[in-house]
Amino acid sequence: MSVRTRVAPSPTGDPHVGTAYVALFNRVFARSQGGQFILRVEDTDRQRSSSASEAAIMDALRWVGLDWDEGPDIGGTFGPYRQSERLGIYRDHADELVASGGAFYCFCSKERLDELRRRQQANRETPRYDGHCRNLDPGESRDRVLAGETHVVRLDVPASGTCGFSDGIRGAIEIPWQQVDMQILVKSDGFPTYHLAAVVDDHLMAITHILRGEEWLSSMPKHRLIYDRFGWSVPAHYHLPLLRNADGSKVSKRRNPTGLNYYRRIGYLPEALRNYLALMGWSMPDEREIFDTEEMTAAFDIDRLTTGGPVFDLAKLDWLNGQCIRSLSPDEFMDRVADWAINRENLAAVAPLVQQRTERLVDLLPQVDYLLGDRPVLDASDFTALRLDADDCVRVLDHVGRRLDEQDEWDRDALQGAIRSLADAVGLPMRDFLAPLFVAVTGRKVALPLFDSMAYLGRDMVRARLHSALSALGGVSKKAAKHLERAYADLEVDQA
RNA sequence: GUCCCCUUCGUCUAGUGGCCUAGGACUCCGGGUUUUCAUCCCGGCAACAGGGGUUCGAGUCCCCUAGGGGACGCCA
Repeated sequence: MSVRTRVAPSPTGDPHVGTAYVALFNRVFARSQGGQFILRVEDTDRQRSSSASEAAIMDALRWVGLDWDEGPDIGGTFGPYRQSERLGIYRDHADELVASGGAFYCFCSKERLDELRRRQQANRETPRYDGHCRNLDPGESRDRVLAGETHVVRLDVPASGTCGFSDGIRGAIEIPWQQVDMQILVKSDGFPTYHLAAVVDDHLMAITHILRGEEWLSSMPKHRLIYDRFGWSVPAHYHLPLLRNADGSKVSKRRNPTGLNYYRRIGYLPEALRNYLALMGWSMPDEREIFDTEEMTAAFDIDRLTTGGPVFDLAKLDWLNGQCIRSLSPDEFMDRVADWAINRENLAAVAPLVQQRTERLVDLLPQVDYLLGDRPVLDASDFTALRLDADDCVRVLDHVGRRLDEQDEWDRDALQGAIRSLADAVGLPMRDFLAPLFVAVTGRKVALPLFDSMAYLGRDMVRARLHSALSALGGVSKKAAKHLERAYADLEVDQA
């Protein structure tokens, strides 16, 4: 049987380095075995999924050089590859599970569930569904569902004993069933949750090896149960260590640039990024550290995966990237530079702004350098001439960051609207409110229009610049951050 | 809080009982090449979390402790 692996991102945000990391190992492993690597889009969260995000993720993955053999855009024999197009499949499987007693209908209200959770937490128990609807008469439950009553489908979980399973990296693991919740498999909107959809799809798509993040380790018992209930064989599982921030926590956008587009914009080469990611939890048998993905594939040994969570630290990536750039031929180097930013497509975004401000073509460069460069180097004095004091600058930058994280659309007008409503809520005139933001984003007192600049720079870069401006202002302590978070939550921002 | 996972230089790692007075890489520091800078070269600092076992012998196996992380959502 041919080895088949997959990466299954959820299109709910910007392309993430973690996705590229997992995709790399899945792809390399599949290729090393002569198998296939599949892209599956897990868009079962109706509220948060967007086709824009899906497109951005596919684009970014292709940029890193991690393309797929089957996927929503190119099809394949196991399609469709977008979970929202497979709803009937999940429904049928859920029905089968209910019919065989492996799952049950649940009619509990959100209120009851909240209350239950509160009580369990107060008693220092692991929050877990209490089985209320599990004891309902199956016939009666079916009638209620048929009558159109709102319901979910829950997985029936053994009351005692332990679930044993094996992880390819860590070996045998046992988790008591008591710790496992009666997971919702089908939500009240009829969409499946990850647990049902992933297992069903992995089986139907003939996935043989699942390499995924360690965060899934504790839901393994649920997945095991579903495989067993269907009588399916369980694919080999390898839980990859989680990429970490410098403080050891799971890598997050607040502390690190986690967006692939940041790396793309800054001028990291895809091959350098792949090389770096390959070093996170894996090593070449001969300990070589500079290698391309073909060499990695040729030498790949899945048993060389390690267990500790590697810190995603950019110093080594920078060095690796330098090595890659210097090893390019002069022609290749020129091509890369042209592809990077000084190309027609990028120029198209700024040219209209710049043209009006240009008398001689040389004037162009100083006008756009801050758009092309990394974060501007700032210190506290850059903010002193403003009408707001340092504390207010911090407040503005912090709140803008939070507001922007909630912002889906990323064009000039949308950004302007979002920030105007924020300024109104804070009660500051736009003029004053914008000043620190202008400095943070552009690094200057004079630059191209702010919202155009932000639109061009993109979410990841703007976030990075806000973050570094905050550091320049002395940083935000944990306590201050909490305070700011509360202050922000208390604001009544007009969401229009 | 409960459960699970993890723990070698600051960071990424090698190490699968003797080849380890623990090796490599990045960072940092020092020196050299370069009329500058960068590259490049040479050198240096720096770790087996702690405690018990098992063994002739433990970074490597077992146990305990500590620390870190993850999960505990009608998110994935």
